[in-house]
Amino acid sequence: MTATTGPQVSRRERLRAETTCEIMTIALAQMAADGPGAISLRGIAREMGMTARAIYSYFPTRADLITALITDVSGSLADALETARDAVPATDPAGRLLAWGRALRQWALAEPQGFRLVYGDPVPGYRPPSEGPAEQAARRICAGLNELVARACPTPEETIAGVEGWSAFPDRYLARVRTDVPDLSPAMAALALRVWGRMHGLVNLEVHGHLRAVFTDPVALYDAELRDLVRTVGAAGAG
Amino acid sequence: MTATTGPQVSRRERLRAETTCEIMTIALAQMAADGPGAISLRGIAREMGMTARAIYSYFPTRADLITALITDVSGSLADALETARDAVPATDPAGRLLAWGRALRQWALAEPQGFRLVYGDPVPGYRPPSEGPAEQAARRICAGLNELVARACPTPEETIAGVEGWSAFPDRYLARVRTDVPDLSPAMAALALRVWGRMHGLVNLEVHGHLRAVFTDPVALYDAELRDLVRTVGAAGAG
DNA sequence: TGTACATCAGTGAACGCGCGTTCACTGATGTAC
DNA sequence: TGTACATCAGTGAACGCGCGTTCACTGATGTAC
Repeated sequence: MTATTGPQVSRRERLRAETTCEIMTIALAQMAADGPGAISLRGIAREMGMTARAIYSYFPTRADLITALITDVSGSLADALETARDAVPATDPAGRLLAWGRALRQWALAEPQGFRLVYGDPVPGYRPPSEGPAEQAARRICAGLNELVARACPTPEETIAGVEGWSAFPDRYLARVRTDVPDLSPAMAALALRVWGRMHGLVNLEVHGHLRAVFTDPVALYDAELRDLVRTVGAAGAG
Repeated sequence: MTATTGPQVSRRERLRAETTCEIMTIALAQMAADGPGAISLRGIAREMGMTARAIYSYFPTRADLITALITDVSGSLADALETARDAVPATDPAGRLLAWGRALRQWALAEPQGFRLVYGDPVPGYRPPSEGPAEQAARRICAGLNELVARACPTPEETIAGVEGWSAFPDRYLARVRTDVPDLSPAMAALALRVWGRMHGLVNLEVHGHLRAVFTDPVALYDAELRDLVRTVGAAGAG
């Protein structure tokens, strides 16, 4: 949980930021324990040894707390992915894609509550403010993956079965994608979605505990999948 | 929602079965509308024009209702998958795997509430009775996929990267798998998990609405993924 | 350095709500003679 | 065919609970002179 503080912080400001941060951390823990619906201002206050009323000087409403949570969490995911990618030199695009995929799983397992918040069922009784607080981070993640896939693919112009052109993409998404990764072809964008799906599938199963009962070494499974995935991307257009 | 009725049904028994069925249907609709935590006996009663008390002659407790829901829903998924598979002759194992995968997506989109109930976040405040009500159906689904993958793979004995033997599988799962599909190799079992993950990934993203904003033709995307998946299975051991 | 005032984090009681569950009951439907 | 009784679906009021949110407040921390 990151607490944004300016350079000149007074004692009061620092305490305030710490308390804000503690509220958000406890909220995430509540979600981890009993699902997204279990986030409760009264419960947070109880855990902090405060009155429920006190929370209202930090977040005017339950919905505002959840908005802040989603924004913070998806930002941290985007950061983690970009950091992992940039740790591998740009001259090794396949390695960058691998690193990105591994970072996705690691982040999801380290913060399963966060993963659920971003990709799972919506929080009951919560409607995000128009456009959604996670839009910016989602865009970063999406653009990042699109670019990685495009770089890792040797023949990015060719057509992939089922996707003949940009017509299969909604206008809003199309405009965004072209801004972020100008030289992306439709086939590559579609391939990126499939790559996303493959990573998401195993990670999601593992986060929800469906893999644990069935396989003791999910790292190996996921890594085998990632390697096959990178191979698929490397061969795209030829298949 | 299936209502199990014997051959000799009295008027009373029939009405009872219908009411039971209506309760479960409304519960699923509640879940679809506001998440799994929104299943509420009072809400169901309200919708049916009954007193909340009346529900208690059908389900002794909220938890029993949810158990019934999960059992019913996962059974219907297993049925759908097996029916789709058996519509393709056993002489075409790749075709059977394709049909199974398509049926998974179709079922999930037809009953997104059910998909979430089985594979998504657990219902808050609900702990399944030991062993879990969906165990039997999960076993059917798992065995079905294992067998399909084994049949569709030309060299089922070979080793797949990262999985050297049965040691990576928990004992309980191992025993079950060997009962259901005796001639399955560890490599095939691991491959089946990866296949499951690939199908699950795109389906899950679509069910949660992450694909809709981004791609107008999810059928084509999923089908391309399935075809590549079948190709991967067909080439397993060689890679 | 000391005093007067403003800021503001947190208190504690109360509101109206929907929930699961329990109580003692009513009245219609079916069954036995 | 008619009567007496058993079954049982559903009523309606009440319980205790936790929730988000609002009210009028207190008392400690910081600031200006």
